[in-house]
Amino acid sequence: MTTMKEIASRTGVSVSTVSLVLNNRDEGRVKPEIARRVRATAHALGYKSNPLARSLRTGKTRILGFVSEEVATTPYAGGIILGAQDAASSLGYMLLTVNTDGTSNEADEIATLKRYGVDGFMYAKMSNRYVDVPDSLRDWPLVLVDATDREGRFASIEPDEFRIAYDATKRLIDAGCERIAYIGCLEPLIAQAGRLEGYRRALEDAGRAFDESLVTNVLNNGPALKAVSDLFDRANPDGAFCFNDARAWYVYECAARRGLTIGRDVSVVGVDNHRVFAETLAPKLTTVELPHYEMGYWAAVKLVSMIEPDRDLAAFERPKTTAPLPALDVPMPAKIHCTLVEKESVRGENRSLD
Amino acid sequence: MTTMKEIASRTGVSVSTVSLVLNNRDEGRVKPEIARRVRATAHALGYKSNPLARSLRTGKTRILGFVSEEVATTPYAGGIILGAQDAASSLGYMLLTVNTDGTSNEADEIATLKRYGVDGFMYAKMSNRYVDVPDSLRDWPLVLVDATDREGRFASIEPDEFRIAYDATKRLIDAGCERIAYIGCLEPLIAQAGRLEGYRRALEDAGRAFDESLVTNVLNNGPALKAVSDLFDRANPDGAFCFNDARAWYVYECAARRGLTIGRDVSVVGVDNHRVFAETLAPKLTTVELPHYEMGYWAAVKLVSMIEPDRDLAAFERPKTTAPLPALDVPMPAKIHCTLVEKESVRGENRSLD
DNA sequence: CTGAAAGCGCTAACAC
DNA sequence: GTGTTAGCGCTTTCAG
Repeated sequence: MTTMKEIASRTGVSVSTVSLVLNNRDEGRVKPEIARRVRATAHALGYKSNPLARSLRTGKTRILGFVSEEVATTPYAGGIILGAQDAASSLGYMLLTVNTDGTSNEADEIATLKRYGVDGFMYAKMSNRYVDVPDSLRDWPLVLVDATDREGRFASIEPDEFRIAYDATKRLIDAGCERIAYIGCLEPLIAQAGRLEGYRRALEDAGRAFDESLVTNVLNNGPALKAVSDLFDRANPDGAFCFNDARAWYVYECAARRGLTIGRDVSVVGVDNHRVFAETLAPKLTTVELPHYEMGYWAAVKLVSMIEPDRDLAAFERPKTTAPLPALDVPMPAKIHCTLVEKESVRGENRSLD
Repeated sequence: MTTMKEIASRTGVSVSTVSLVLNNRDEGRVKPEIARRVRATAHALGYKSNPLARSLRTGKTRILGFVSEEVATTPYAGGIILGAQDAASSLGYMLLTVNTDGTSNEADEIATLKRYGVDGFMYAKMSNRYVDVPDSLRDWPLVLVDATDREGRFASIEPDEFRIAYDATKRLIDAGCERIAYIGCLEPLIAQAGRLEGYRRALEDAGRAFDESLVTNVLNNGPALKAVSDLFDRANPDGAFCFNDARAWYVYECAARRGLTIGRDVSVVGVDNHRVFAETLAPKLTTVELPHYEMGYWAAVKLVSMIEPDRDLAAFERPKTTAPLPALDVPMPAKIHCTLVEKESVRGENRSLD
């Protein structure tokens, strides 16, 4: 590890000059020629700054704390973390991730992150929920991810459920479906309202009437299958927008029992299906991915913007798009983009991905 | 943040004494009464050491680097990371996680971890593979996780595929199955050999002959289903040990088409099924979980043992067991424990979980 | 037994 | 423009 001291002595200047140059604060303070030489030797020696030393001095670590309680239990957490890490990395930050089991050790984990000097926090849940922000986080730069602050006081990044449903439903309409079912979830998830509304509005905008008999909200297993089966009997759908893969599967099962072919007699769009489900069990299923990667990415950008208000983040206006799904033999494009909504917009306006 | 200086002045001693006491190096160096008072004020002030300052001085950060390229793409990564984090946390360490896309940025990410001063590395793959250890990691404390060093020079933590298969097959035997099929994977995975051997030996130990016609290795989709179907036609199995959930599903499908009931006519054990698969689509499936959590846990313990050879890790001999699966209505116990094998044993002997 | 002092690598006033 | 100096919080000789 080569140090500033080394560069200083080799170049014949002082450490402070080196520091100025290497932090790009030399404009009008250090003679260009000197600056050039400093940079040259720094480069020649492969100098990398020591983040620890800097942090000890500045009180800033360029580390973001990522707090979640479900990192291990859902396959989606990875997407969020990946997005957050990518953004953080581009911004010169690192991510320090902790997971809490329930709420018991949450305070401890947060305390540990503070000891390590994180500059701010991301507080993530998997699948949008109302959360109470822990007291220990209230005075810190904080962004909620895939979660909603019950008090509505903290910034959060959430999927745009309305637009997810609107787009999905519109795809089904465009594909020529006449009777599009909505297979929702009976649990009181935040996503429910937005999705149902998106479904409704897409129909409306296409001049279709909303038909109650095409809608059902179900839980799991037998009763769920029964409910979807009833819907098939009463409404004879030729398209279905499904809350998730379990619900999509009920449609597959019902179709199979009636001799209907998915992709021909019934088109199905499902949200956020497990890869294995789509690949192995559900051919012809069109998948709408929730923007996990994007949520993580934006959350990190937003958080850094809170930590460094003066920093120019123009280059980060839009996150990288999610990798496309593996090619499936689907009747409609496999990828439908989503929108992210911020409570407090990064730049004073909401923006959408396209 | 209260500092040692503060404690020193309040107690009327010097910082060095405080440091001695708070690092438990006071034995025979500091008068017990003084030590007591130091500890008392430290406690009263809620003192927490500043890891940055310590690290700057000692050159040790108590941070472990976790390098993986598939954190986001598999639902299992979380388990490994969770285990590693739990162990690290108990040992007073943190985990700094980076993910690499392919190999392009791997060197960069590793360099970044080094700059942040990690004390050692875990290099993880998802689903045991032969890997070439990057040069940049060769001179560091290193443990491979769910991966095998092609040269056999570095410690690694891997699932004990033999015992997974042995146990699973034995369960089927104990459940009364007479003709137990092995539905393997056609890809050249390290797991294949061990599992097939475990299957074979379990049969042997039960006095059964190994029957080639009960074995098939398949890829995906149509051809796979066809192969499993052929196996059903020629060998009429009443039990099946399946490499993973996709393969388990082919058995379900074949059984369904023949009017056979899973859990009565055919018992099925599958490895590492996606939760949603088991819950929604595959009732009566017995799942053998790969020990992801344990692998992460052990890897972290092993790594710390390399970093601090003198540290007493007796309390960490056995990792916590994986959380039990949610209760399923299965014909056999849902949880089958696994064994971990280390290339270089932590304490000179291999151990098994029970 | 305890304290003074040096220094890890870096930044930021403040002189010159 | 550049160097000197002080100090972030901690550990670790080395005197006393």
